[in-house]
Amino acid sequence: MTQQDTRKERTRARMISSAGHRLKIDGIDGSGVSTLMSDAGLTNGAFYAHFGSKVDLVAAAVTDQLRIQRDAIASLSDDRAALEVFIADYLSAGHRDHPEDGCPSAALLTDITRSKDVVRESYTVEIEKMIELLAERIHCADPARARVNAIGLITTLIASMQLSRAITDPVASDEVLAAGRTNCRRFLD
Amino acid sequence: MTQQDTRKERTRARMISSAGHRLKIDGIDGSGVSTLMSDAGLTNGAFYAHFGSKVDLVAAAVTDQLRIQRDAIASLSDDRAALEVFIADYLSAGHRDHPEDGCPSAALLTDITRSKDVVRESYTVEIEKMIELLAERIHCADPARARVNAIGLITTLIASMQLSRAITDPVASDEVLAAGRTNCRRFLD
DNA sequence: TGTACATCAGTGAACGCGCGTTCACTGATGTAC
DNA sequence: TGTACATCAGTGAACGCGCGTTCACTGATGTAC
Repeated sequence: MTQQDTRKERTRARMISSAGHRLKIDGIDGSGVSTLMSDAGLTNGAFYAHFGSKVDLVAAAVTDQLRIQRDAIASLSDDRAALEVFIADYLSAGHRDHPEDGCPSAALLTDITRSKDVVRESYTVEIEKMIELLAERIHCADPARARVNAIGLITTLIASMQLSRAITDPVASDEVLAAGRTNCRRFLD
Repeated sequence: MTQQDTRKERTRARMISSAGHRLKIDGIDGSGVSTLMSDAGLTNGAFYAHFGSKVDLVAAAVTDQLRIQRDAIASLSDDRAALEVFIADYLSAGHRDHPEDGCPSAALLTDITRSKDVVRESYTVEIEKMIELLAERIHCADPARARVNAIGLITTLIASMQLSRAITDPVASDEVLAAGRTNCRRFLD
């Protein structure tokens, strides 16, 4: 409405965005309120003018991150080649080495499971939309099969990335990414 | 060697085993040393007689958990039907609802990624053996394809379980498990 | 065998530290007349 | 227009708490003679 509201809204949006990056690097428990605030160019005391608790910011950041990811997929051209490029980009060394700019599910899925319901519910709503979107993009005669394939694609992407990040052997990590690219393509038809 | 050593070794083994369960429930950051010790029937002060730091116990527990899981798979009969039963058991509501008795990768993979190298290296060694074992069990003419399939099976199992645990809608959670069972079977040949 | 001493696993209180959260305050911006 | 006051976003110090870790101590068990 007024100028003050706009300023506060912009600050809030900045907190959500920078929290999305920090959470994907250090995890939920590993990201302190002071760090989240200094990432946004603020001091810790300002936090509770924007959110009731840390968990509320986490829930907002989870929703924001999944929306950004979904918008990126929605803007792809609607053909199989675009999905193959998406898979190759997702299961790339660049994505593996830069979780801060990457998939929130790959970085945070087990953290979300252990979080309070407000976080899990935010995730549930957004990932359901992601499944629907990918099921549309995977052109199958049978829509039930498209949904199963969409879930297969999402899960194989996520755990291939997680596994490639966890293991310390760089050759084995690359092998996991390469295998993931092959395996994900099986869910495109 | 002597009776004292046996006692201490048994205590240490008990710490590793109960830590495995606790870590899979509360995560690495979420499991305090005092809780890990009281789970083992001890008080916090005894911890450092057994391990140099918390991270050393975590590394030992990760190794122990993955060995137990691998031994269970190694004891299955060597045919496709046994693998299909394994997949159905893994992607079951019982496993979803009892992480403490379940797969360490599904519960801890992103925690391990953010841990110190000693934990990541323990995981790397053991998961590599798991990939080898499953590649043997998936009978393919082409051994390279068997490895790709083994990685596909492992990753699809892990993320299907993680996703089914994260989402709050029980119908959608069951759908993810059912889709995962279908999707995993694609990696058996 | 009995006694004295050494070794051991485990206890429980304490340490400094960083966490999430609270709050009195500041200084800039908006509003009233 | 200028002035006085109200509202606002943000500051920074402080709170209690649980964390990983340390350590002086206890009581049970093993060893020597």
